[in-house]
Amino acid sequence: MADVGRLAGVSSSTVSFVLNENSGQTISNRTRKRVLEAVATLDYRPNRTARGLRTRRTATIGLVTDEIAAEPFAGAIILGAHEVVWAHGSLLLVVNTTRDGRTVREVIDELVDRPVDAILFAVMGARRMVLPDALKGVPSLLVNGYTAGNLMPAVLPDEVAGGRSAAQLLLAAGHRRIAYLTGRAESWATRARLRGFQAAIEDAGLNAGDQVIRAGNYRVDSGYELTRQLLTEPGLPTAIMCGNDRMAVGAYLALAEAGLRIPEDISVVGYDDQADLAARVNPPLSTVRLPHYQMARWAARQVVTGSVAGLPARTYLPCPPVTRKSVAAPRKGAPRKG
Amino acid sequence: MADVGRLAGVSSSTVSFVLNENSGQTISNRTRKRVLEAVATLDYRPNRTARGLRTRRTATIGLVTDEIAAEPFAGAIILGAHEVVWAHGSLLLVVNTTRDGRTVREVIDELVDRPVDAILFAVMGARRMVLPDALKGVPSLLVNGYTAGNLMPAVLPDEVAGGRSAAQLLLAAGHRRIAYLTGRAESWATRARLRGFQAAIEDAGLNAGDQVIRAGNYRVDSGYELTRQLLTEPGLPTAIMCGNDRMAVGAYLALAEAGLRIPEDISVVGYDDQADLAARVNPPLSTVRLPHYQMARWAARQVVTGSVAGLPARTYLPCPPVTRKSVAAPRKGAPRKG
DNA sequence: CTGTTAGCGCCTTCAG
DNA sequence: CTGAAGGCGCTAACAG
Repeated sequence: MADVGRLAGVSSSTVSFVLNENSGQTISNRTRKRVLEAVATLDYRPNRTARGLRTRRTATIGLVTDEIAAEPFAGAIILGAHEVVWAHGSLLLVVNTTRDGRTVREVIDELVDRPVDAILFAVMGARRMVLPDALKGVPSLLVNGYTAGNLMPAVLPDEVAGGRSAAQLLLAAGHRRIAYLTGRAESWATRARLRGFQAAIEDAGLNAGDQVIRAGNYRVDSGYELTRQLLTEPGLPTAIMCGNDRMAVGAYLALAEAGLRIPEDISVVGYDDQADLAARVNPPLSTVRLPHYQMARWAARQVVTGSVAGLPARTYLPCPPVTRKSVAAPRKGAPRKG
Repeated sequence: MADVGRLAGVSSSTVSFVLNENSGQTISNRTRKRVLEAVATLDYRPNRTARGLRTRRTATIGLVTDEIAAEPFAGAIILGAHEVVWAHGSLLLVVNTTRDGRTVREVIDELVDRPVDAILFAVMGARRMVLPDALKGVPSLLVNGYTAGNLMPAVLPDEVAGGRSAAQLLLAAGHRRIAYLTGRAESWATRARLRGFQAAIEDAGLNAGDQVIRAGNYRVDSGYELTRQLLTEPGLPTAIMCGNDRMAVGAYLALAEAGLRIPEDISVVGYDDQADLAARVNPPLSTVRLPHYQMARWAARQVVTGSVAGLPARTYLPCPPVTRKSVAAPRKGAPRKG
């Protein structure tokens, strides 16, 4: 920086002034031009560490995730957060946590030590989290999860409305006997989606208690097994709603084996709109999209604009239905089996 | 830090000495203990920015990815790199790039400005990369890709051996007529795997030219379509080898529709060992595992131990075969159709 | 064994 | 409109 000043024939402070336009200083156009030229010829770039030391802003946002490798949505969250943070001139320090509380605390300490300007906590399963109080002064936001006492503002998918939307995809096509193959029964999302499903059923003038509901585990195998079981029972429903797209793939497999065509013989809907899966199976799967990308963008925006202070405890983002080809009107008679 | 020194009755340098054990200084045990106590009661933690300014080491490694959201392997790479970097006391600054060269340069500049101690370039499709020379002094490593003139050491999956392993899964079971449904023809990985496939065929005393080879696109839909097409042709092979696991899922779907059982009627192998997919379909898919996690760990280790200087241009990590249930000996007669 | 001193590279009052 | 000076929090010679 001194070098730049020397080359431009000004002091280093002047260089600083032109580099940080905002500094309440006014610089003559000629000087500015000379400085900028010197910057260019020297290929000078300010050292962010030094700047951070002085300004106490590091232009760095911490993103702590759990199970980053386990879930296919981590990428969408990182991408969304990165994009808005980057547009704001900051970068993302990504750390992964196991579920173990000690690691969480260590990770947060490390982030606070840098220090980062803010912290985004991304939880992959919308679980409850307990958070160390080490993040005293650091603005923090929870993405896709919530804390016990709403200690930290959170952004979540509106899973209840999502469950409702998924059911309505089927109801609107005329289905009245729907099997809901849910995900892991313990998960927050599963319970919320189920409530949405039941609400949609009741809204349609039907009795939620009449529908068949089976608990799966969000994996392909449970969609497969549960569907096979359904096929052995009397009164096969005209449609299957799955806990997620992977379970729907399992259902596709079981249905194909049984010689049942989708959607002619039976309709299927998924959940998640998982990349490279939902849109690519045959027929393309109607589903409901999880807003990981949008949540991450939203959270990052709050954080870079410094607006986490006035945020409500929870903000819900919609899970829009996506209509593809796996839903049709139910057959008049009973579906013809294999 | 001055506060700590005051409380412990020593100077701030002494505090620094006890905090950085290594500093070539010796400290009496009594002093050390007093300092440590003061640190504890004050809950003091050194500011890494200040330390970084002084030491020119920021304990930060840049990880630049492309298409982080697009591929399911990004998580494994981030996780692997994070784990070893974290164990070494560093953190990961993750930035995403589009394919556009300008963005790449901006991203690298930003990383160099911090400065980061090293940069890991993770490419998601083993493509060639062109790299800006802005990363003058920063040790850099390429993960899952390579540069035009081997300008930067790279770690890659041994795709040729992987293709060979996948084919051998089938050959060892006795298959002699294998259809290979490849991924995108343009990709480096596709060509390498194909070479491995052909080598395995020749090694088995067969003629590679006799096998049917069709180009797909790595997505479920192409596995489905290509398999359906195969089923309309005379001389159905006894086994299908797929470009990746998603294509194998497409093959499963098409085979199930046709009433063909896996592996009784026809065997299938995938590639990637994609999480939550390969192991979960029915029957569980035999495949070959891509070593993203291992490559990331390996690369991170080189970088934190400062050993990138003496590295060969390319290091190949194995793609181990994983045997599950989708391969069996071929039927004696022609497979029985639907 | 411990304290003093001088910066790391930048920003920002305060004078001129 | 520009320059001088001080300091952000820490480390590393160098004295003592």
